[in-house]
Amino acid sequence: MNTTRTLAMSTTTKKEFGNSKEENELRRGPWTLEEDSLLIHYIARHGEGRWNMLAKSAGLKRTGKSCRLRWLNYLKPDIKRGNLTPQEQLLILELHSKWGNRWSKIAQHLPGRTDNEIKNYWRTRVQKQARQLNIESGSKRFIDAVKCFWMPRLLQKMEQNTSPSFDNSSSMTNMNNFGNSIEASTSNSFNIPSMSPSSYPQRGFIDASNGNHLSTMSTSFNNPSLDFFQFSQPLENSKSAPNVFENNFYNGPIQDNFCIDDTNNYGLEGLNLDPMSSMETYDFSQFDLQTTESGWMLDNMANTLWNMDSM
DNA sequence: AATGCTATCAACCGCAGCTAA
DNA sequence: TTTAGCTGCGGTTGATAGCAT
Repeated sequence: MNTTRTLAMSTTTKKEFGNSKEENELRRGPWTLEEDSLLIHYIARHGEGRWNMLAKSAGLKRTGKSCRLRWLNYLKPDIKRGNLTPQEQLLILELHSKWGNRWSKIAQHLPGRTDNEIKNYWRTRVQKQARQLNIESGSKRFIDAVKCFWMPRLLQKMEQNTSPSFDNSSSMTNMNNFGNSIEASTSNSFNIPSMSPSSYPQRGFIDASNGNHLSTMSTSFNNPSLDFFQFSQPLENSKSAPNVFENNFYNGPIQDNFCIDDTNNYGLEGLNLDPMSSMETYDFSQFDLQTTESGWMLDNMANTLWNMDSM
């Protein structure tokens, strides 16, 4: 969202507040640069809080509520703007699977991101995918789809982004605002092996006919865009090291064993972000698909969720 | 170029919880 | 204990940019 658009006052708003009588009334709608300036300078001098009094004292013809919202969602210096990184998206998916629509709680674990932003992200992008899949966004099936297709993809993107050729300019310039945890994570703790999609010798798919394991590639997965859905080795030979996916794919309640350190404020450092081990160790037999529609579901989910790339 | 449609996101609304009087 | 005011949260709306036709 660009600033000019945000700060530009709509025609209706101008009309609504144009005459002198209404100038004494509370303003609504988009904030002007002058209002922003008033709010910023007042808070710089007096601090935030006591919003109703602040609004009056600062000379703003706004409700305290409006001032608070404007400050917290837009003007506060540490607000991070721009697209959510794959790391952040992954964290949102995980925390939402744990807490549901507790946006403010989720936002507390994404420094610089607001509950409003996360809520918008969820509603406009995540729920859109659910609609395209024709499934309830909060349903177990959708969560399954997200975990089986979307999260591995995000992990792969994260891996790509940490490769030497990664162009950091595409991510937020104030990524450092993420704080120490993200800096430490990207440099040390993510433990993402360097690998290219072509390094996966074997593709796999969920064989829903027996409800269990990988077989050779089905034609429905011959889409090159589905490279994220590849495996370096058969599941039978998979490593058993605990990781985020192994722990989280319906081996029990998410809150019981998901790979985020409850004692450690849910920072990204709590996630095992090794995409290789994630894909190797997931037991697809737990994926809750109806056998009769499994082919369609897999195709549909994979294709649809792949398109989340654009998100 | 004009029009319609979709996606995005800032801002608003209603409600619930908290606190001080 | 009650009540009024404040704050924060989650759901929803509306403006607008961008894309498609």
